[in-house]
Amino acid sequence: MKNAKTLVLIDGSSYLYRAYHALPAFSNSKGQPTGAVYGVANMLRKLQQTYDTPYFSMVLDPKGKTFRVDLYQEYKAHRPPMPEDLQAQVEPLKTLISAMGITLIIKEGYEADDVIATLTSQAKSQGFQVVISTGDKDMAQLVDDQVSLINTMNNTLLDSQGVMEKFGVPPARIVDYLALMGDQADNIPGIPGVGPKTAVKWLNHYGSLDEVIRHAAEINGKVGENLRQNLHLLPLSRQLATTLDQVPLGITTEELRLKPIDPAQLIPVLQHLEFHSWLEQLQKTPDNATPAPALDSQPYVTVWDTNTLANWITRLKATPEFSFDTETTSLVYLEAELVGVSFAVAPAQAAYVPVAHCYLATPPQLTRDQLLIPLQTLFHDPSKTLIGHNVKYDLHILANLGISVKNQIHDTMLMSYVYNSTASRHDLDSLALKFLNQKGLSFAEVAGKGTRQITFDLVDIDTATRYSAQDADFTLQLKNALWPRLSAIPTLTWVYTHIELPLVPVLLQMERHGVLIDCEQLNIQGQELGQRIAQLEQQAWDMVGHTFNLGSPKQLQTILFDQFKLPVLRKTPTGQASTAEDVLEELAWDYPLPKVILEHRSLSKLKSTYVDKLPTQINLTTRRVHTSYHQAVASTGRLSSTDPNLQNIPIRTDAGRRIRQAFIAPSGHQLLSADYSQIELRIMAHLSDDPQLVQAFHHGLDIHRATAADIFAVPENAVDDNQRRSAKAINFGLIYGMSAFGLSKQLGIERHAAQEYMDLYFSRYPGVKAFMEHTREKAHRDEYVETVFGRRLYLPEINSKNHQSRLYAERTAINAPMQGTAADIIKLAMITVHRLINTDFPHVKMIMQVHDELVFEVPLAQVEVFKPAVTAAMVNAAQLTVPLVVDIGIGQHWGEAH
DNA sequence: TTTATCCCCTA
DNA sequence: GTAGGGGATAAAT
Repeated sequence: MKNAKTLVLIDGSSYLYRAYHALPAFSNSKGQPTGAVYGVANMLRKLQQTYDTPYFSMVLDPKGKTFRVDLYQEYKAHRPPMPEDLQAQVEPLKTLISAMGITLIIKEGYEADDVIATLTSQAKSQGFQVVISTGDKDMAQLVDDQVSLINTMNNTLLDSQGVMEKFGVPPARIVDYLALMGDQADNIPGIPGVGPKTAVKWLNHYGSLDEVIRHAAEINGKVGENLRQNLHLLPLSRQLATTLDQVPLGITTEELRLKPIDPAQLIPVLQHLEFHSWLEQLQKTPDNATPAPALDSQPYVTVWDTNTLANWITRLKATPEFSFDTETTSLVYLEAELVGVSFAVAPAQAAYVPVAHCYLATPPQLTRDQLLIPLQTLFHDPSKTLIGHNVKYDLHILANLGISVKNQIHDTMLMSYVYNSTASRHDLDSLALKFLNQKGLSFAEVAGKGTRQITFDLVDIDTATRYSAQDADFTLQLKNALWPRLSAIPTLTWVYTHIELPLVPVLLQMERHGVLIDCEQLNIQGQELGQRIAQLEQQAWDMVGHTFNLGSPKQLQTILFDQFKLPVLRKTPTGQASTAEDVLEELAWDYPLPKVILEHRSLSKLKSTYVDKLPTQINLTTRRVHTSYHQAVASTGRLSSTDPNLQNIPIRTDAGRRIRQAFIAPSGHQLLSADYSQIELRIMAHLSDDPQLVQAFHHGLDIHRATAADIFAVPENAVDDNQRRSAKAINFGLIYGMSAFGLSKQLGIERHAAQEYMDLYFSRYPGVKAFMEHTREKAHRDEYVETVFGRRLYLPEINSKNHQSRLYAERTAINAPMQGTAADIIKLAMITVHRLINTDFPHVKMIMQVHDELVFEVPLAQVEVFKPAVTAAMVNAAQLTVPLVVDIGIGQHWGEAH
């Protein structure tokens, strides 16, 4: 096919919308929008570079209605009109296109799809290869040996096989497939309940839409019923989905040839649009074009042999501190294979040692053992300092290889985090740019991203050296840049050296040990939930009269508020009618459907997020789940947990709490849970030094009850449930920097009533009131607040002119010292308990942290001894003006231990 | 495929 | 009203 001529056809409307949404709203100095034109023009130029063919044409939809509306009045009936600032760009675009020499085709009464289909069919008969650039899946029906699609979004080519892979049916069945599913955007009716999965299943089973229709009687279930009820719609749907290739155009393929660009025509257009860089390019002659930049010289060393390695090890041993980085095949620390390591001994003095790169004709490298055996003595030297960036990860990798690191540790990620936790990111590239003013090679540049990302062992060694040695170099330089900044603020230095750094090995050990999960238990729960969910779904469908996706807030909106005309109680931030839990709770008083939806939703959530997901995250070697605790994410100083998140395992509802039964102790052990009681309120008492509040904690009172007694001026034993509930809401609200408005919503009372409660509270606890005021003042003055231990949280928005952002910053200012101090305390406790375990209870394992709770695996024989020991360690983690109290629970599983 | 939206799980 | 992670769906790439 080497000599075949190629025709490129562009679905202009698809380009226009994509450019419009993808780019910011540029405009020229006259205020006319130009962003979409700019985007389309760029995409066109790129495509022209890719396809060096003179046959190149763009098709746009006409302005008026098309013949499909004659077939079906409702066609595209709900399509919003084109936005004004896009509409305004259509004419300029047309002018630009023709100035670029590209034939533009618009045919009244026919959609661009039909014009493209017609031109395609014509060109095919003349032996052309046709490439259609579009984002519209409908065009897949045109694909064959001569025709392929380019996806406007990712420039991937879709041929027959690609269509088969992407949709599950061949191009010839695309129309059938579309007809069965319908199309919400175009308002084409389909079979309710039939999505891509069902459509593919039927088409592959029966062969074609006609056969599906013929066998409609055989299909069981609700969906079969839907099919039979809507059979009459299918011919129309199919017709609407089919592109017409007989549009009377009167254009020959030859007429689609590009015309030579006439600068006299193009330049004024570009000037009007103010596309300066393009103008410059146009005016530049080829011989004064900028020369390609010289290749960067390789400043870093690749270590290929034992001699060079020995030299570097000598240099490492001669320096008191060095930076270190590992390159591996995965971010999942237990599955990652070491590919290479890098180190730096001084700025720009860095080397990379490849050990497991594996691609076509890889040069011979040192083996892992050749690298690691000499390195081991270095890692075991406690007088040396190892500097890493997110060093916990590298310690995992070394631990996987049986190496435990005994060096002093520094971590530039944690330095940056303690230095300013609200800085947007703490990744190496961002920090290098910010503190070193150096732009490095990013991982995406080296290994690609998305599905095309390759593992590091496939990266070529020269590139890997540039990337990895540079990371080590940056890490060392960053430590030099950050340490003096941190040292200038003693409290931050203390938080870094006494909390964050010593926590690293604690988290490392917790993550490596993992948590035992009872898969059988979850399987049983999954089956039960599945049955109940199916029941509820059927129940909802029966109530509504047709099938729909209960998990789709959008479909739910239509049913509740359009079909059933239920009152809209609240809107989402984007102006949609909300179907959130509290709204449905309210509606459930008067209508039956919301209750069914609520139960369905909560059970589906449990099933998909926990019951079904957790078993898939069990490591096959250790047979446990291994979370990742992130130390540099939460602005307040808390940890966060991912993959899986063990900090949001359900507890509130009975069905949810059952999931905790699957978190089990190994045989011969118990789970022991130790949690701080009311720690944030205790911290509030400490910070405010309010005598009444402090006394309440000293007397060991039920704090919500005590608050209720104070506010409502009744004896403690006369406080009713409602009063206690209100007091609890106020106590929590205080921690969150609440407003009367927020409290009123929480309690479902009038705003002025909520204000009265708050006034009453503050009159009983004047110290708390003063504390809140002082905190606000301090925040406005210093633009940061701090924890008891001096961890800072900067609040750049606290003096913002924007009312919203300022109020938000004020609430954060109130909350952060309490939440952050609690985080500091439990981190300190973890460090002490870790030491306690390592010295006195070597068989006890700390396995989870959930903000105010620590969970341990304890051998049966040690439970009673460990209990007071851990309690003491936690209670004594900080000395506040009020006592810290720790509650202990013990059981075979986490549910029982709570 | 990626991103945004909505909803919901925890302390 | 604070701090997080994450799933399902739908829309934009």
